[in-house]
Amino acid sequence: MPEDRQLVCDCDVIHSEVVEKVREMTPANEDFYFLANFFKMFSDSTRVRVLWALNCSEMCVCDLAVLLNMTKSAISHQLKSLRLAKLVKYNKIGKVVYYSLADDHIKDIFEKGFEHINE
Amino acid sequence: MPEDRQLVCDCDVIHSEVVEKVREMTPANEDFYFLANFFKMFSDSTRVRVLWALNCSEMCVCDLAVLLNMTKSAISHQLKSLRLAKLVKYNKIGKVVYYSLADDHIKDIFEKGFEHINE
DNA sequence: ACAACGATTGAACAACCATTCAATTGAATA
DNA sequence: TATTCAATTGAATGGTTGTTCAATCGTTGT
Repeated sequence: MPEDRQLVCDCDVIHSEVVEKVREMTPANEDFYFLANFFKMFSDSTRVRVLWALNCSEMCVCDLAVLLNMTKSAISHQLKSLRLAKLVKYNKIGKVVYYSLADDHIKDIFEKGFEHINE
Repeated sequence: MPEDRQLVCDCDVIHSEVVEKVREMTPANEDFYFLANFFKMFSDSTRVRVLWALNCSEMCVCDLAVLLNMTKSAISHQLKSLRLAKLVKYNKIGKVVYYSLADDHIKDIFEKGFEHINE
């Protein structure tokens, strides 16, 4: 694809065989978009602390606000993102909404993350 | 800490025992800051595609630019972030800089991510 | 020394995002 | 039914970030 190349890159491809090989084994761009969106949920320290807390125990919005020293509103906004990403689920009992993790892989992901930063 | 509570939350703590229990088993805020910073590297689709490509094969900047259909400059900027996060390392041979993954956990993290989105 | 070329850099711009604030919803209770 | 309270919502704001563009660096070959 010489035309493509010239559109985006003003140099020769050093290893076009490598590029083609990698291109073949690469998922669709859409998959990477979803993947990035999933990891985006772990890319903010507030959200990570919420996920950690819920990994320890089911909690309501007010519990989380006190634990993390933030407003209920800020927590609720983040919980909405986590809900849309299907990382948390909720259970409303009376006026209180209890949140918990919806995905089993989250603990594994925390482990891998801490393995990296402990080096 | 009743004072703390009133500063950030205008409601009673529903389960203060739970909050205290979770607080005890929670790492320092600083750790979560680093953790979020680590996952931030996976939260952009360009960076994720770069990491995926380097997981397949060592590549130079120009290879990556052609593969991902982006400018060398954009790729180089992202590679700098990945370098600072110690996720990639490089090897300069002549004018060409070859990048490769610096962390063994990356493949595991991809796996966990794809496990989540395939549901 | 100079030209060619892969790669990096910094400034600028637009798009995105986390938090705040004020208002509102929905459920329980008096 | 009116009040209370946990939670949610939307608009506004300040800060962050990804890409572009132009200029520059560093290495090779002439």
